[in-house]
Amino acid sequence: MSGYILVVEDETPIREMITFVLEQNGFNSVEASDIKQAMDNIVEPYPDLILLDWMLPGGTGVKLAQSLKQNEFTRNIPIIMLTARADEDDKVKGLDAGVDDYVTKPFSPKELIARIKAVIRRVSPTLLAEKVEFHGLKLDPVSHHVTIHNDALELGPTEFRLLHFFMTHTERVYSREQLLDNVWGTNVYVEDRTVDVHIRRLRKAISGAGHDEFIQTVRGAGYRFSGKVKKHIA
Amino acid sequence: MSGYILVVEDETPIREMITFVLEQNGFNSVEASDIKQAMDNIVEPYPDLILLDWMLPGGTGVKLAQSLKQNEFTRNIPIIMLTARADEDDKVKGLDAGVDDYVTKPFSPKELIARIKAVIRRVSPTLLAEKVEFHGLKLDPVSHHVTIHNDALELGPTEFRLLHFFMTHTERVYSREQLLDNVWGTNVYVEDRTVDVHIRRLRKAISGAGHDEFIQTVRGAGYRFSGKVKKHIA
DNA sequence: AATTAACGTGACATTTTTGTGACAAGCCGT
DNA sequence: ACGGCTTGTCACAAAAATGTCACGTTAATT
Repeated sequence: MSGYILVVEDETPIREMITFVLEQNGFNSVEASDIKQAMDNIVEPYPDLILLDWMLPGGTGVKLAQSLKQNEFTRNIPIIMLTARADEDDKVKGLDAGVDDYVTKPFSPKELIARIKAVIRRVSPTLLAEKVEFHGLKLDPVSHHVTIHNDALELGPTEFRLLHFFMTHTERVYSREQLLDNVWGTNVYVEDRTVDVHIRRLRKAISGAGHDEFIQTVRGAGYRFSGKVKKHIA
Repeated sequence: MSGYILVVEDETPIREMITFVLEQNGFNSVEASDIKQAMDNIVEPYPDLILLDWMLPGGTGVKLAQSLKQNEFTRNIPIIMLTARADEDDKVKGLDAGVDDYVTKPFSPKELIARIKAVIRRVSPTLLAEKVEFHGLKLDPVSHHVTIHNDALELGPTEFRLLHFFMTHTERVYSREQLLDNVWGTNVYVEDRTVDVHIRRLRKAISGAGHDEFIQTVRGAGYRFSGKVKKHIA
């Protein structure tokens, strides 16, 4: 996984245990022991997920959750609350705050990982780095291998991300700006036409040995990734 | 024995007594007085066995045992719990966590050594004979011998650990930070570029006699250890 | 058919990333 | 303390990636 998980927990041993478990399961993590540290870390690049302790010194975790969920830029970050006990009231409040799930302490590492994966799967499946296949084109986010009919493709980082995005978002037109947002990232000052060039490079790489055209140009709209184009005879 | 036993015990006199006993019986040992120190030491090279105190400050030993037993990389490390008294509940919990045996304090050195040997004897078949082989490359963690097609390789300790990690984690891209975490250990202040240099040294050693390239550079992502890359001719 | 706008494409300078040799500090056994 | 070995870091070289431009092509529109 390319991003990271923010762990907000004031009890050091628990926090370190959590991060340990996360690291061992292939997640990157950043620690925060209080609200301030947490907020300091909720900046770009935003975490993919936040593990948030219910009881935090200097303010409850729920408040933080609420404020995050009400902010335009952070509301899409999934939050899992860590509650000290199975308090039904707390759970309800937590859910009201818009958190995605909660885990009651003590919890087993297995359970924690399971919950995390469940939430991520629900929110942005592509983060879990599963292999993607589409019409003989294979992309493995883990090994960074891309093959077409068992021929390896050589792609630069940006082309790789672009292809990854397309393969997980097929049969749909994306404008150049949408592609810039999704592949380059938000808040980048790049010319629209730059997309064209990378589309070109990706096409070249894919159909270098004379393969199908996966990327279609939709005039005036953008580009679409799809298997085969039916030619329409006007 | 080539490896070592990790002793996790907060009471210094007892801990030192244990390590003394261990040394007297030919075991190497590493001490940890709390969970954090313990985790710092549960990195490669992994201990051959862990003596884990039941009662630890800042978190119970059982939690650590659980997390270790549920983690892919550490679950095979045998654990012997040290319980302060013969508490049946504790024993059950400890066994539930997957620990291999437990010794109730106070115990005689003779008893401790006996238990340790018993556990190692029981688990050692998989532990001591953990040779790794990959495409003609052979690595023996016990003898620290590395050969490629029966040609011996000369590796420094770090290169050896790096290669060991790669050979047990193939076909996957690891960032420089991940490699530092896994090979150098967590919480080390080492430059990212240091990885490059060691990659370079490892490559030099492996393909010194003109062998295949095992380590691939994945630009913008890190390094990958894999058998063979099919080059695509654009 | 002419015109215009949108897209394709090759080239290029710049920036970013990685390879590589050298070097000094630390460690270890002698 | 002395030499050999390992290791982390640096500086520079090399390579790759990236964004932009200029110009050629194509497609829609008049």
